[in-house]
Formats: sequence, C-alpha cells, structure tokens
Amino acid sequence: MSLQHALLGVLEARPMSGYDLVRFFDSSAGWIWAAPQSQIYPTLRRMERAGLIGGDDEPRGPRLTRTVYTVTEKGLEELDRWLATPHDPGPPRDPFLVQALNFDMISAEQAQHVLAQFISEQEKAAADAEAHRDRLLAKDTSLLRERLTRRDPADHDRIARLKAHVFEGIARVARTRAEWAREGQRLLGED
Amino acid sequence: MSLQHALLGVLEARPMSGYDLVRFFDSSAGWIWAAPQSQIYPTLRRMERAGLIGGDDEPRGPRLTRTVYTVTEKGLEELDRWLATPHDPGPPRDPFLVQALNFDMISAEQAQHVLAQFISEQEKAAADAEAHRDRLLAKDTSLLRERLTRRDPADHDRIARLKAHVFEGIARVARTRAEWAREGQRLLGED
DNA sequence: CACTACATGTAACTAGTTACATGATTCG
DNA sequence: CGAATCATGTAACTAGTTACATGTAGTG
Repeated sequence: MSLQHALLGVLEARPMSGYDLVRFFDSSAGWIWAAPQSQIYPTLRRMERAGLIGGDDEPRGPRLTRTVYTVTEKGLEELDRWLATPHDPGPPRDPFLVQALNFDMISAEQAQHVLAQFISEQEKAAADAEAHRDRLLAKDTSLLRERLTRRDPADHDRIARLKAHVFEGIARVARTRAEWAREGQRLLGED
Repeated sequence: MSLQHALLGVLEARPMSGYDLVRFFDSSAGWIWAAPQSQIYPTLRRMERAGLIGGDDEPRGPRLTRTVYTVTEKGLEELDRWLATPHDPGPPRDPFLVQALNFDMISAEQAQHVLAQFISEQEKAAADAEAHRDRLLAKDTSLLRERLTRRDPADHDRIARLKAHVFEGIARVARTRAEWAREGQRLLGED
C-alpha cells in the first residue's frame, strides 16, 4: 500500500484535491510511482475514512466544489513510522528480464532489436531523471518550493540535494542498464 | 501476463509438473520472476485450456499422479512472438524510492539506518546474481544442461554467455544502487 | 457556442497475496 | 510410525488496469 504513503508525502508538501493529485501522478510523481485516476479517488476516500487525511470542500463556482485533502496528525505519524522502517524489497517481476533470459530462443537480429528499444528507453529515462535532478537542485519545482516554505531556510540546500540525489540514482541505474544492454548487443553479434 | 511466458521459457527447457515449477520459482527463477504456488497451478490450467501447454498424467505410486506439462507448438509460437516484440516498461512502482524521496522528513539517523538495510540487501542480491552468473558460465545448472541437450553443441558457449550476461546485469544494477545509497549516507551526514 | 480544463466518480476485470486444506509417498 | 517431501488444489483478499460516465467552469 505504498500509494497511500506516496500520497501522504505529496500532501505533506501541499494540500491538494484529487484532481490535482491525478495530474501530479500523471507527470512528475509518475517517475517514481504511477497511479491512475481510478485508483487515486477511492484511495483518498479510504484514507479519509482511516483518518490519515482530512477533506475540505472548497466552492469553485456556484455548483462545483473541489475537496482539498490535508494530512492529519495521524497521517503524519503513519508516514513518519513508515519512512523510518526498512521494508523488504518487493518480489522481482521484470518482464524484460524474462525476455532477455530467453534471447537464445530468437534470432540475434530480433534480440538486437529488442535491446535497441530497451537502450533508447533507458537513455530517455536517464535524461529525464537528470533533468529533474537539476530542477530540484535549482529548487525549481513548485512542489519543492511549497515544501520548503515550512522548513528552516538553513536546511533548504540540504533538502534539495537529498531529493536530487534520488533522481541521480534513477539516472545512474538507467545508464547502467543501457550500458549493459549495449554489451548484450556485442555478445549477440559474436561468432 | 509475463508469468505465462516465464513458464513457457522454463518448460521449453524441460517438461515439468506444477510442483516442480513451484519449487523452481521459489529458488532459481525467483531471482527473475516470483510466483507463489497458488498462482502457478491455476495459470497452468489456464494455459492448458488455451492450448499453450499440454498436460501428461504420470503415475507416481498407486494412487498419486503428477501432471507433467510440455510446451505445445502453439505455445512455442506464442513465446517466440512475445520474445521478439519490444514491450513497454511497466509503470514505475518502487516503494523504496517513495521512502528515499521523503528522507528529509525523518531524522538523519533513521534515514541512515534505512539506507544501511538497503545497501546490504543490494550487496546480497549482487553477490547472488554473480554466483548464478558464474554457475551459468560453467554450465553448472541442471536446467541449462537440459536446455542445451536440444541445441547445437557449437552454440552451447554462446547460450551460456547470453544467460550469464542477464545475471551480470542484475548484479551491476544492484552494485550501482548500493554505491548510490552509500553516497546518500554521506549526504545525510553532511552539516 | 464550442472546446478545453476542472472535478469526481463507477464497473468489470486481471494479477498477485495470504492463508487454508487435503491426501500420498518416501525415508530414517 | 512419524516427519519430510511430493502433489494439487481453493477461498478471500488487495492492488492495479481499462473503460466508461457525468457534469461544471473558463476561454476564445
């Protein structure tokens, strides 16, 4: 149930409506945790029932309202508890590895093609992560700026560096994978 | 539905019973794709209904039988088709990254501890993958040996190297992640 | 007035998890 | 004869996917 904790982490920076969160998880947060609209709305209501967040109905025009959710005391405690606990890594389940393990069953050309796709995906992911890392380092994302308004200014640089480091890690892993795949292409080309 | 393709890939090397597959996916194959017993049995029956595999009942004692599944012609075609197609990467969903992104919300000591756990997990995963890589290079796993009996001996080295390379990649990614986490520990320790 | 963005939902489905259930065979 | 291993299942659940559904408000 990490979606709940991802939502808590975002809402801690800035109270948001379901709609805001949907957009956020379709863009920036989507690099880390993907969640479709149909999952976010019910989850928010479950979290409200559980007392982790509180919904506040704001009028938007005469007939339309948006419900803005804020993390409650209980939600903060839960988030804190979860963040401070080491969790078991999920079971491995990467379809690409299943594919790669069976490259000997298809032609070298076909395998090269699959690897080529993989490489461009990974390079793209790395570039995106690096761009986001730089934006964070420059404190140039709206969520980070809002988050920092409630933090001691002396900590701002440190917080930005910590967040940026996460995307640095994502980028490095993607580059490592791309480099590995290029070696795989060379292996396939041999003899 | 990659479980189906993972099962096809294993059964192509050697026909097996559900029980054999359960044990296999609890050990070696578990590094790549995890699947519990309660998922494997129903999946096998669905695959049989779909004509991808064929079940053969072998007597084991007077009252007990085991059903040994073999990949059918149709199953081979499906596997071949799937292996030769580049697939979109699944949506990112790593709870650890959610945790790391919010390290600024817990104390440096707590974050250090979570990272320390992460590092030893990754080092262990890397060591396991490297060990398996070496076993494959030495053609020292029973499944690989069985698989090779149906391949041209001239290709044996190449096939072993290809499979080993997958585990080399897993190991490198794990080492990259561990190295990244150590940098994170240094970042947390600053100022 | 049409189009886009805002805002919130539901229904039906697949995949995966946790736990329970049952009996046969082999080995020490 | 008791324990481990062989062998196969089911039930109830959570998480996530895909598709559909509905109406409001702002902008050109």
